[in-house]
Amino acid sequence: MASRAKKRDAGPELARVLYALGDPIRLEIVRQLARQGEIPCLGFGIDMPKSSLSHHFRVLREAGILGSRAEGTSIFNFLQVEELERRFPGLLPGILGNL
Amino acid sequence: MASRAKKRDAGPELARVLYALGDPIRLEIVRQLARQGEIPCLGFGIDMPKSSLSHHFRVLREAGILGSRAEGTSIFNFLQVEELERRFPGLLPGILGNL
DNA sequence: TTTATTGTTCGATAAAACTCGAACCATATG
DNA sequence: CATATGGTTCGAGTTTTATCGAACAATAAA
Repeated sequence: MASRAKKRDAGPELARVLYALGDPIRLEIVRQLARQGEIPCLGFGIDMPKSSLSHHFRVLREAGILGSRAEGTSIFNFLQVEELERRFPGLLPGILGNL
Repeated sequence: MASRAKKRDAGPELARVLYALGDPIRLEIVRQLARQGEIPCLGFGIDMPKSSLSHHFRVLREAGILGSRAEGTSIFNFLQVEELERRFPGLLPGILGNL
């Protein structure tokens, strides 16, 4: 076996992404980002303490769904569209199409 | 408000489906069903007690992802492809394509 | 420098989910 | 009838997650 060392068990990685998206609040975050581009953490209009929001952003970032960019005192979040499309082709469109 | 009473918040329903799929074991179940059609509960080769397996099947069924058909003493599971496609167009293909 | 604004991180607590054995229920088969 | 097969359900124990307040850090503005 020569030309195969990658293509490993894709299950866990995909499961992690789906798990991260399997929450109404996090799905709402993704929904707004898909429509409005970049949004700072406290700009989603979600009524919830900062620490709770921060938790959800972390889950989404660690799953590779969100990226963030610091500007001033704000942290702008954005969907990592290209990277996700590369990792899981067709997945994101299939989800965003139902938001 | 006349012509709108449905089309409610699609978030929770979608989140439930994604949550159900956000687990390696359940994703493996879906993967096998996508390839082999109908499989009885104990036919997935997953090393786990029946009660634990039953739990995962319940999660998948209650999310509307799996259907089941009793035959003899067995219960055959299958993906509810059409129903899922109707509820969330393009979602299932986007996921199965990465399994 | 002081004061806001925008977050993160750290416990602690509460709620959910996973796992497992045991009991149970059909449907078969001997 | 007795026994095996294939699953579900229940209850308990364990592990994860979610939520929140409090403390902290960095940048901006007064």
